[in-house]
Amino acid sequence: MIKCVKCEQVDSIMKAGYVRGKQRYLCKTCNYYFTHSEKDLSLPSAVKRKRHQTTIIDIAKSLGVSNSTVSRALHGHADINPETRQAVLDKALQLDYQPNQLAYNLVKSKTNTIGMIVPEFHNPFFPNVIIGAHEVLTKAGYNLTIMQSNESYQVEISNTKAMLANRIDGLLISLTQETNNFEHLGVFEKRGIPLVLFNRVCEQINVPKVVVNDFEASFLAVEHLIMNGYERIAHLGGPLNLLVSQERLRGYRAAMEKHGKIIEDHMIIQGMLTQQKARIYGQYLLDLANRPDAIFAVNDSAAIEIMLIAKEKGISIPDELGVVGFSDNPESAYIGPGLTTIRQPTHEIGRTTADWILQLVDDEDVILPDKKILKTELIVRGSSRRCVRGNTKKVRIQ
Amino acid sequence: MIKCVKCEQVDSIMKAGYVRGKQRYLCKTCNYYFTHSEKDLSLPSAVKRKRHQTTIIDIAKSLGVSNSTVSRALHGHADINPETRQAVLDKALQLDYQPNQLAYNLVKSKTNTIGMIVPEFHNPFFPNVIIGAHEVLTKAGYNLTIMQSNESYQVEISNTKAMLANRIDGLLISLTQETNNFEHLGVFEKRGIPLVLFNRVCEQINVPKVVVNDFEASFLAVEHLIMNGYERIAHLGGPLNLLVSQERLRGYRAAMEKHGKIIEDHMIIQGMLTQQKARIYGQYLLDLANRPDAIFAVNDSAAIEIMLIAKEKGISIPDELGVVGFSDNPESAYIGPGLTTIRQPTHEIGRTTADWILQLVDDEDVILPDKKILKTELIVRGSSRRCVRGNTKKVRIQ
DNA sequence: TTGTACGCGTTATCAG
DNA sequence: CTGATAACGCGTACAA
Repeated sequence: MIKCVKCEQVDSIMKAGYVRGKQRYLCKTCNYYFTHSEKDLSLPSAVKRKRHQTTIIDIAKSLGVSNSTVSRALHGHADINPETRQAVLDKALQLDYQPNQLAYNLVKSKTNTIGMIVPEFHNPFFPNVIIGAHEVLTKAGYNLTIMQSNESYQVEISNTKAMLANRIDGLLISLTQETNNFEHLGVFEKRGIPLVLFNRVCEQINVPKVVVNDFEASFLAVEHLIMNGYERIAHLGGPLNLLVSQERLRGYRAAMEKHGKIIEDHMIIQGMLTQQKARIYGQYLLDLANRPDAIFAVNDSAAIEIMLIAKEKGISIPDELGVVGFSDNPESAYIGPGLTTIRQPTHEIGRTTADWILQLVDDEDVILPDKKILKTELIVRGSSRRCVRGNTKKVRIQ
Repeated sequence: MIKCVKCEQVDSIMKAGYVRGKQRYLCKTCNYYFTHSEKDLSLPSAVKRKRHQTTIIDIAKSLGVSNSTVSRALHGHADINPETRQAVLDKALQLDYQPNQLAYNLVKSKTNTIGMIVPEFHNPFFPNVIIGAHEVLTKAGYNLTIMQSNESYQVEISNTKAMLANRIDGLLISLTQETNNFEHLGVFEKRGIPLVLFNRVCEQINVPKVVVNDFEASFLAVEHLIMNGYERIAHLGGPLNLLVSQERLRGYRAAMEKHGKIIEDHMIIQGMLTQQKARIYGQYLLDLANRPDAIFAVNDSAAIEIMLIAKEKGISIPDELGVVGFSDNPESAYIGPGLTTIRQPTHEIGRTTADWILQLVDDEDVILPDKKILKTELIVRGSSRRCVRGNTKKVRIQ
């Protein structure tokens, strides 16, 4: 009944399994495999689970035109008959056509998406930066994909890989405290994907960076303490492999030295300040025989923890202890007494990084400054004001 | 000079634009277009901007095998010679091969990405939900793309379109206060893309929802005020088209009625509470001839604004005015006196929505509850405690 | 065990 | 103005 497709033999045919619902045969004479499709046994289409999404081809078929015509009509390209265009547009609406961005991305090798990797989400700092960046990117028609490295170098690496695989058009990144090696960032350069660092930056890699004037801000904050009569000022700093921590420490030292204050080694503690650590370090400092009369902390959460410890110990703020933080978290304005702190222009940081990445995406040869240093503001509140009493004061830091 | 490719005519040739740097001609005799490439004018390859990224084909070529073999090797499929596999793997490393997720996505019609649309970023609520969702999704190997609708129905629609175009595998969404029409969400159902609503949900659409017990929480908060001897309790509520606002209002009413308190219409103000609005409404309430002796606000920012106004007016809290908020923002613990408020399990909300969407993505026929109602906690602080003085108290709300 | 050929949905190029 | 056709990079059914 069945004869070989090749040698037309009939006798030497044997069955050889099924292929896609069709019987498969082998001709033993010419050793040739073939299938014979007497009837399409494929199940009714109901089985087909994957929903069909209207494509450009569906429109083309139902209109009897080519897909290129549809594509042109959809994009309002020139050289197209207005009637044809309208017909396509109508049909697209009728068929509920939704362009497939994936296919577009594949062809264009572009995703219209900017990636952002942040180390943590617990302080309001990064969410606020996100707000700023989001605003600019959305306005420019870009999407923002956010990943969180959770202060882990390994997670950061896997994040960058995922970003790479997803072919983001540009990356905004703030490094983890663990990150000392930057090969994973070099890859972006190699691939021509622009990169902007912000806040947690490093010097080892040559890309634009957006930061604040950590040195000057810290300098002024400590000088402000000194002006208020504090003498023995301690510093609760962040991990020293972060440039921000280094800069803030440098500002502290410079102010102390300028005013001839002695810096005792045990009055400087650097490290990752979880709430628990802040409490441990704070207790240590305040239990010291010759305890500091002021503490400059690298962030507000730590500063507030200090204030709470002081209250528990009955140390009065600001008379017996001055406290200054960094970042101006919302709670800092409301705690009593208000926490003197340094306000960072978070939204502006976000807007600037976004603005830069867009410029780089648009034209990879654009010349951008190495670094943008945004200005902070010293917000003077009750926690550090021994001399004058009054309302919150603001000092713009150049 | 130029003759027609077809009819070999010379005289009837006219120029007809350029194609890819080449002159294009039209033969008027035979009405035939053609180009004549006397010299390739294309610029040296240096102009070619697009960098080549190693593909599976590059590996295949340099190894002299087929791309399917490479694909199989890369995915550890069965039926492949271990040596071949190793060779491919080595070559991939050597050539710094990075899989192109876009192409993969296109073929698979799947992106391994969950989308999330939130109405705003200003309160810590949504960032915290994001932390929770992010945690679960990352662990499951999914990416999270976040968009912000900025409380605008139009932006929400364009966000959902972008999500659709990007072929996310599932969507987590919290609606804007303007959203009254839900067609843009129906589309997802039609496309078989699972959806989970959280916080700002609606009843008109039949998808799983994750919320907190707003009614019970509000009821208890108001009852707590009543127990502390407050009589004339006002409510500063959110926009009434939000279910959360309705529920919180309902809780307020129920508690008032249960305890036989009169609800005066002008003591209830509903609306979008920007800081400015909170101030206006707060001033109005506190300037009333027969002003309220307590205010239950729909969020902490509004409650804190009330406290500030009261301070300015010299109204003492909690003696002359009790205040209760909602959400337990960080600042609420630190303001003096501490703000009594209702803590929402933000991380858990995020984790739950993420968990659900993953189940739905995994199996679209999985049966999930209509709604998950998470428990809140009443955090009693100084702003509402007339009777007893002491530390913060917590009440788990069932 | 491996190779061939096609499909995924678009855009761009080029020919008519 | 319109249609064919080749990419884009990968997965996989089918053939050998």
